[in-house]
Amino acid sequence: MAKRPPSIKQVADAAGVSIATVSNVFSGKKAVTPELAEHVRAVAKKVGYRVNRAASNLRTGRSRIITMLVPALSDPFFISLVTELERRAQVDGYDIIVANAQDDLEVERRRIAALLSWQPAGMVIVPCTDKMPDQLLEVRNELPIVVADRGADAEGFDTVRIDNADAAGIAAKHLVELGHRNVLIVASNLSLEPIRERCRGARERVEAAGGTAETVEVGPDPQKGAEELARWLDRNALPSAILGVTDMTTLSILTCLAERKYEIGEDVSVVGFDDYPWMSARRTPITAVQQPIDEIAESIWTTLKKRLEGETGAPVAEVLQCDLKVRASSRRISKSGDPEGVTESRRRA
Amino acid sequence: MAKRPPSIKQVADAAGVSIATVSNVFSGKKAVTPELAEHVRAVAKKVGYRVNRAASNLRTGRSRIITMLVPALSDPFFISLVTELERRAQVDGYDIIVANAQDDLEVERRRIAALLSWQPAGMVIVPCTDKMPDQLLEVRNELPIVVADRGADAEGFDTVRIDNADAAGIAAKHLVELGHRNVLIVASNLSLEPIRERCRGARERVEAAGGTAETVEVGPDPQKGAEELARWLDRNALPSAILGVTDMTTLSILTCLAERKYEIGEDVSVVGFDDYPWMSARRTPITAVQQPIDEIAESIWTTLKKRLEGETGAPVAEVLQCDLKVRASSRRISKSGDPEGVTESRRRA
DNA sequence: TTGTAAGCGTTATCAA
DNA sequence: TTGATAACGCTTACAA
Repeated sequence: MAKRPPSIKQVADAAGVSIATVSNVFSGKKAVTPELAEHVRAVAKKVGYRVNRAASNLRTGRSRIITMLVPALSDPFFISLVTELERRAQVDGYDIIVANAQDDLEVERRRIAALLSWQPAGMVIVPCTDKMPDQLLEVRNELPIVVADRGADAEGFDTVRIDNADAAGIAAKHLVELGHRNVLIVASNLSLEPIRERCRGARERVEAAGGTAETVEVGPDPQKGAEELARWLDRNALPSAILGVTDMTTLSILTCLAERKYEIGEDVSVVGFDDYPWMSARRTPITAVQQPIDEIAESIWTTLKKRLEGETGAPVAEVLQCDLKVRASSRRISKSGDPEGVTESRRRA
Repeated sequence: MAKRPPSIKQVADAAGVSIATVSNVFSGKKAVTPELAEHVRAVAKKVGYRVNRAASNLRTGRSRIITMLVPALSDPFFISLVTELERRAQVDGYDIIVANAQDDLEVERRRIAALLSWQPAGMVIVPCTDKMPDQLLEVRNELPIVVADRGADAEGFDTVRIDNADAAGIAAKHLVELGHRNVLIVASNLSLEPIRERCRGARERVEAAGGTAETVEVGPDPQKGAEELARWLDRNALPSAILGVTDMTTLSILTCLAERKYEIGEDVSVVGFDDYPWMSARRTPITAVQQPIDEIAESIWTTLKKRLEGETGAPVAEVLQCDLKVRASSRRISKSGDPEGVTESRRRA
């Protein structure tokens, strides 16, 4: 079981060529006579040869590895990001190694150390907090790093994020247009700048229309969030609309309202964040802010790729716009029960 | 940017010791005087040294890498599996590299080749189809492999799966007990043996009670699945109960029923597969078969670990039992609208 | 306890 | 076009 797999040398011996030739056949860096190459390939296949990346990486000093660190793998948004990024990286011949910081600064620190020891060609990180981990400040000129989704503190790094204030703002504008003046904003974690921005963007829209918007912080876990929200509702009157500013808080809202048997769209309008199949798999599908995951992944990858190809220059700070997908969960305050523009989607510049 | 990071040699020089000492400090394999070790560590930190795994792996011929291949990262079930497995592996000092076969045999083949080139210590695979990939047959005595969730063809490999016929059987039994005799079984992909087993298990239960159970195959995509199911419903009368045998088909069912404005639990009872937060975040929470993800991950990991530690012996074929989480979506056929045992959970042996 | 040196599998240089 | 050889950073006998 511990036996080493066949090496380039075994192939060379069995094929009666030098190891250099075998290497050239597999790396394709130097021309090899087609028949010889074919012969080598056949022999390699027979002995079960596979190139050893550890050895290649060591020799070249380069690896085609991109490491990625996300705060939580339980969050579908990050999963989508990983999936989309992996697909693009693969096309360009890179492999992605993902680590999970479990929303914990100490785990984050350890995982970064582990990821760096892969000698990755580049790194994509969604930090746990607003603060960039120190380790990354130290390696920032050893390898390209793209900070995604967050990064209030990522001065000098390439960043890709959405226009958070605007994203929640369009949701709030939609509610205001439907006549809502009393909106509850449900946030996961207010210590994160993007979340604060979303809350601010929404609140300002509501207040600009003469309404009131309160914010409640319920944490990232859907079940606990539902309980927290329930406690808030115990102490306060039901608002006419509730806005969740993350996918997980949207779930918290739905869980809580379901337990209380409220009729969504009827008793209270709901707007969620991120758009997943389960949001529309209901009698009253949920109006939601859609993050352009594809664009986000594309932007991260092209940014990283440019740096991998040696492009220097000032850090880029990409900011992407979100859409609102209007469905039946948000209705005119009149409570006529008449759904408005059920499948209309607002495309933004 | 292409500069090599500091090596063990730079640390040795800067600290005035030999490279062997530096190595021993970091590997901890051989004792080093505490003060010296501390000094080396300090110097290493100052020069920004990180151990190069490529070099270690090459030298030792061992890597603490477990590679994992799943058919789709869009499926929450596999995500949960990855997450749980990663946590356990990490505790034992292993890193997990995940690849996505995108439900495509050709991609699967390529990804396996890529994964093997990491020279992993072990491998966990959920094959795309019932057939074990040839490459794995070839390397089966080079490294331990655990086949998870599927593996009808995995003769001679360690396998971990659930009792599929029973899992769907308990769901069907529950429906039968509620008086349902006309059940529609919604399957993703009948070319997979575990799915066929689930259908069989459910069908047999219904038929044993003198009922009829038809099966419809709708594919793994929730949206397309909903459309496929809609076509079936166009041609057939609404059954009294619908059973989804995967998480994705459950979503298809809910999407389709929502579009037709059916009242779940009222017009038709629904039992889903796998248990996710969105299943209970609704007015009528969904009764569902719960796969014991924790036990599955635990079983995979302990099986793999034993092999990593050199344990030989006959392949193990672990089969785990599922629970049924009864909620309001499944009701007595009388249509009294009276929910039964809303939060009762049946624990199985 | 610490140091010296060989070698892991690969790529890159240089010579044939 | 092909081959011999050195070197990448690390671990591990073995020597000091």
